[in-house]
Amino acid sequence: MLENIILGFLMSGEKTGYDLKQQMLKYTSNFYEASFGSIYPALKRLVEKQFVTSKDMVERGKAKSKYSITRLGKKELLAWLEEPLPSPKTNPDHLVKVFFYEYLPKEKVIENLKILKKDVNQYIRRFEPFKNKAQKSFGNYPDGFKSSTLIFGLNYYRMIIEWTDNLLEKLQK
Amino acid sequence: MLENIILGFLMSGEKTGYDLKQQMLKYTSNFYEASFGSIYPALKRLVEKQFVTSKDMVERGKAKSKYSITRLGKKELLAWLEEPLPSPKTNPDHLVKVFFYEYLPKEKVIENLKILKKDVNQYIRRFEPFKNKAQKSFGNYPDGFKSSTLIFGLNYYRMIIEWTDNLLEKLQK
DNA sequence: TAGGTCATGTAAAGAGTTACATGATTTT
DNA sequence: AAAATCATGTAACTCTTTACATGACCTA
Repeated sequence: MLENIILGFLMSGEKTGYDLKQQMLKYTSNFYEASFGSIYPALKRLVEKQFVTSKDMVERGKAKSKYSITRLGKKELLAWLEEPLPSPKTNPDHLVKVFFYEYLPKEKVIENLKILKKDVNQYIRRFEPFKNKAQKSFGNYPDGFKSSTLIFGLNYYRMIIEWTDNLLEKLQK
Repeated sequence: MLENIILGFLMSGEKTGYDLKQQMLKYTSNFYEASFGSIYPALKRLVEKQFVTSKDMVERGKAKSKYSITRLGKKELLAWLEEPLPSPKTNPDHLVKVFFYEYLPKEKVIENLKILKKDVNQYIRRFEPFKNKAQKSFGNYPDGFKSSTLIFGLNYYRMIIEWTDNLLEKLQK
């Protein structure tokens, strides 16, 4: 997974391990993020497999290793992208707890659901400014597919708010 | 995570490792499932921690180990449930690929999105019969919280269909 | 000059899956 | 008689995070 994502990011030009982390934070953090402890070893493996090449350099006094995708790496990425999409599992950790909420006192349940709502609303507020840009100018978000992942996130969070409201309503009457 | 989920399932009576797997398949498979390779070791750890007790027996010629939650285990479960809910991350693997779909030929993109739609629609059809039961009689689904996780799944899948349709529409004009 | 950011990397630990190994009972 | 299901468990492996270790440059 991570290896393929790195290949994807390298399609738009050479990057360092640090750059990759930044890009994930900026563009994919609502559905994917990796730590340095996984990024650097992944880059090493990709070099071994000849999917990327590395180039050591010093820029503004800082030692860097810039990685570029190879022909072989592009082939690999394409093969991965071509495969059918995995069925989206819901997976969110919060459901696992809610599933057992019959064992938690009602007041505590309501409290926790309200905190969740607040939390999710904060996410939405953080993403909303990007959304307009994404839909019209494609300014910050380079293309339609990338912005579609952002819109997905937004729709998802809105759905959670509705669902939480619904639960709260049922609980309070 | 798994340990707490097991404790949750044991609240409704003693169960074997095999039973637990069945329950997950039936009730939580749209957001959580574990393999035997993780369930049995988890039960062992829970016994060590004195959160559950085990009882070996032979039933219909089959050697079984039935596990029960202890007072200490119940305390542990409650403490876990009381904590604030984790912020739901979107996480679905399919977004990771769509993010890089600019590199895949348009026809292939459309093809894959259509397959995804078909796939998700099958999920919905599988869940829909449970939904009515869940909303009214609480028959199969023991309580409101458990059915709310099912409704969450359904809403989620519906959202994906809408989102996919939207993308397809944009692509085809 | 202190704190933040840029930059790379390793070691240990965690949490899980897959594959294997075994064997009885139940259904077809 | 074969295949499916019930039932338990281990070993190897994978993928990842957290914490640590190091050090330079940039900004207030």
